Amino acid sequence: MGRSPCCEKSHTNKGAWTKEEDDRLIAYIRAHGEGCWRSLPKSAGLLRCGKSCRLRWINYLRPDLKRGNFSEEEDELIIKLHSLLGNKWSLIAGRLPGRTDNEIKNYWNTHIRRKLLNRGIDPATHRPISDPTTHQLNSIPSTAAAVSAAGNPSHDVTTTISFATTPHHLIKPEELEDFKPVINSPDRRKNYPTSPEIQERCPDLNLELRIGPPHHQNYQNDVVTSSYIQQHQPPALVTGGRNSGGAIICFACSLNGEECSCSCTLSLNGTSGNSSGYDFLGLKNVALDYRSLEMK
DNA sequence: AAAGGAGGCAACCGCTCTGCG
DNA sequence: CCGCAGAGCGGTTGCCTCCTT
Repeated sequence: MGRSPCCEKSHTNKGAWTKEEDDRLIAYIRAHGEGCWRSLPKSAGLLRCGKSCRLRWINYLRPDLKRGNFSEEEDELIIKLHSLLGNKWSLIAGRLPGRTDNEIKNYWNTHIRRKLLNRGIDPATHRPISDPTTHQLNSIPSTAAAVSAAGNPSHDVTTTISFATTPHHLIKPEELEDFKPVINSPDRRKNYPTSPEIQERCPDLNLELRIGPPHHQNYQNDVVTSSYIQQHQPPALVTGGRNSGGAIICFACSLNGEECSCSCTLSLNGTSGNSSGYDFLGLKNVALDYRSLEMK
């Protein structure tokens, strides 16, 4: 028995949504809530595919959406998050209240790419275009590139991702914890911060993240996958540059250029060696899935 | 004023992931 | 363990609008 199509294509509308369709969808979701997208069109009296309804609601009709132009702060935050996460638009969107993954994806492709190119930065790698390593790692975002380099001891590459120019009120250490439930959450969009007002704190904080290669590993694979790591004990991901012995990846945070003193360790099976340590990307209590970092 | 081109964005498509029976 | 259904994600498409000639 084959898988049934998500909708009867011959009886569904396509293309732009009409005002009436929007009203029907809004009214139905207000009355019954989100979910059951497959059966929603029939129940709501819409001649649309369930997926289409979901997309329309998420990207356009949701009441908490922030319409309008992106601010300069949002631009910079998107650039920084993209340098960390690559084309994980849903994760990036999770850090920008009121913005959708589709909106950010479009904005990236139409505005930010050009902006970075004008700055002489390769939007795919976040490296200067003149940098020869840019071409070697072309199409691999920096995080994946660092992970890739980490698997090859012949590459002594350290990527520094600086948050110094990021408006401090837009990304804070405690906010980074929110990355945790976003990953593998049944409904990732529920992790939008509920309050759009983000207070400015720690104005002097110059938070930089350095992703460096392993010091004592000899992996042959270019890309270290979680399954690979799990087969090669110890599966430890160590944070803190001075405590990177046996590390696969070293995340060294530095404050105002000073070497970080944190000694937190994070293992890939979800246990934390030092729970008081800084929880990078909220991964303290969750396995890091490198598949989510690999770029296509 | 009209035609063609370029850019922006909403929507679609296909694939993957997850939960459940 | 396997297969199906539902949901979500990222890439791509196509239409609309604006700009240039």
